[in-house]
Amino acid sequence: MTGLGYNPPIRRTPPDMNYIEPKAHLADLFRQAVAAVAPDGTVAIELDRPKQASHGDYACNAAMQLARALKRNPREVAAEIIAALPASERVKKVEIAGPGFINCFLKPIAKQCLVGHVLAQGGDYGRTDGGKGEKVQVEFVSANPTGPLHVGHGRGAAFGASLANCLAFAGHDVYREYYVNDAGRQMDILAVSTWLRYLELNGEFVEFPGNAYQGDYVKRMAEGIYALHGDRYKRAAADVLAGAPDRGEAPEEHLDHLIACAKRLLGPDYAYIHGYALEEQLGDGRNDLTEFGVTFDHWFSERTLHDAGLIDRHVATLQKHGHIYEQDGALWFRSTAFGDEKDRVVKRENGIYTYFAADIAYHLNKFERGFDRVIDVWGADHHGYIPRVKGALKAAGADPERLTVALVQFAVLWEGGQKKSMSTRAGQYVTLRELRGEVGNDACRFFYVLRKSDQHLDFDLDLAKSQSNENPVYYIQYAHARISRVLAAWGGDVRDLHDADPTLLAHTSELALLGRLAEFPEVCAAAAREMAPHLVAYYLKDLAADLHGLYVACQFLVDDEALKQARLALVAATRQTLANGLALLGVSAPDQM
RNA sequence: GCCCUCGUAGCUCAGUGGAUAGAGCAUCCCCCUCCUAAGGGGAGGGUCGCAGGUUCGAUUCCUGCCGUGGGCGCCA
Repeated sequence: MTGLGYNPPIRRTPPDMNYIEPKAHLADLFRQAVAAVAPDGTVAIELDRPKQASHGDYACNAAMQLARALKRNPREVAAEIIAALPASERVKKVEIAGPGFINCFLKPIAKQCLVGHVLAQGGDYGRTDGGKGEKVQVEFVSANPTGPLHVGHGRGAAFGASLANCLAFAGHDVYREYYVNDAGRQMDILAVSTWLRYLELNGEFVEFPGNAYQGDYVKRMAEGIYALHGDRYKRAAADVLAGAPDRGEAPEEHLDHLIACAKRLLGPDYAYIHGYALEEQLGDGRNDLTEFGVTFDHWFSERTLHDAGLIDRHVATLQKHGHIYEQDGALWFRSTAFGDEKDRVVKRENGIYTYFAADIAYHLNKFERGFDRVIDVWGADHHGYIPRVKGALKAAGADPERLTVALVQFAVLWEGGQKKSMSTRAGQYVTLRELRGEVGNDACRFFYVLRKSDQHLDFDLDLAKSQSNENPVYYIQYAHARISRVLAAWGGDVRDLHDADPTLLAHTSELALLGRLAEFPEVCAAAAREMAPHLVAYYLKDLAADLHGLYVACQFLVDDEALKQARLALVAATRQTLANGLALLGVSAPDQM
């Protein structure tokens, strides 16, 4: 094919270079045909991509669906539908197959013109508007700021962030929020843990409770306070322990006693210790998440609910509507009236609101802030909590259907073939920061969402540490890097490729890649609709495989200038799509590896 | 006991009311004179937990059973 036999390609003007989404186009044709064949029949037009290439590009099952209503042979109905199909320049042929499928074969041009479309869309390729600007709040992570984030939180972070990205890409107006539990007993325990360590630095030794926070970060906070304020918060150990219940027999009461003593002995200074610990841990978590590529529009403080009287107000509202009753000195929400298994306390005998009461106020507040829809990303262990929250929303006159809870199963850590026990208070766990350090942010983000969120995730540390190069994320990133290297070797401007003639793309591998690229918007929309960002991850693996296949099958930098332009345009469009998908998952798209 | 989840190849997991159920890893074989072999091609490997039901059609939906994991606090 060189020398005398070489003929320069003739640049033809294609019939219509404007990209029309093939599926939408076919659906439109079928709607018209079905309306003609069965004016009374209501049947949803479904077009699937057949697994086998011999079954065409799209298959329609409308005939089989209609056959029942019309009480006729599906293949006969199919024949009539085909006869009624309006002509289209983009359809090569349609045929009846099997029990009554209508298989559609597109003309190559219908797929080829996608290349220019992708390049023109750029970072917006894959974006859809099905969300119609609906205001959606996604609340995720929301870990207690009582210590470093661990690998379980990491999964919620990666999932929530990717989900939020997918929703935004699908046309929703997304608001990312972190609920800060800064008002409860756990924070008091952290404050006291810090203070006890601080007392040790001052020579006052109170035996450190086994159920207080054990981690070294607590000691570091104590050192920080000591460095700033010396012995200002020092109190006598004997005073702290005076009258304390036995720590062995009643550890929780013992701890509560210490908390009460700290508040009494420190007076207004207790708020400083509490605040210091809170800010340190919150800052640490924020830092950690930011490095992980996870950011929030707002960090919502639980304490503001108490301070602003929102809990009082919302509980009073429930009370006014007769959903609250008093028993044993406590206030109960009658959640059994809304499908819960038992009623729940909202205000304890000691006058303190429960976490649940704060959560009622928080969720009602979300709707008051004008969100059309609220998504909570929770650990799967909270599933029993859903009925009472939805019940409370209903009782307060809000629509529980507007709250969706996405449950994320725990990531269980394995090392040396053994499950690693995780205890936050004992300080025995692998932190998110450690995990990121071991396997890198990209592999972390990708690995976390490679599984359906409601599926248990076995995180094998040994595998992640020793064989991180086998992680599928590299396979995808490599595809991106390969394209970048080719384009760099070419040395031209990608913008000049927009006008390349895509009709030259006729190789099997090229057509396969074109078909895959066309799926991207639907995949993104499905990921948002089904709250399943793993669909994007799996799609990217398939897309990368198609690219690698083409890479081996076809040389891109060929002598034929027009063909070279066409192929470079195709791979540039592929690179764009890979980058768009990786961005949704918070994974980088490197130009070289 | 009740509620939820999952059960698909040796392992880890995708997937779908449709035609011959897929990928990675593992095993075996092959491919760099060539834009990065972190790549590609091929082989073997399955009663889609079991039993009913709905349907023209069920691995997919429903029910029951068995098994896995989790949850059932005046903790957060």
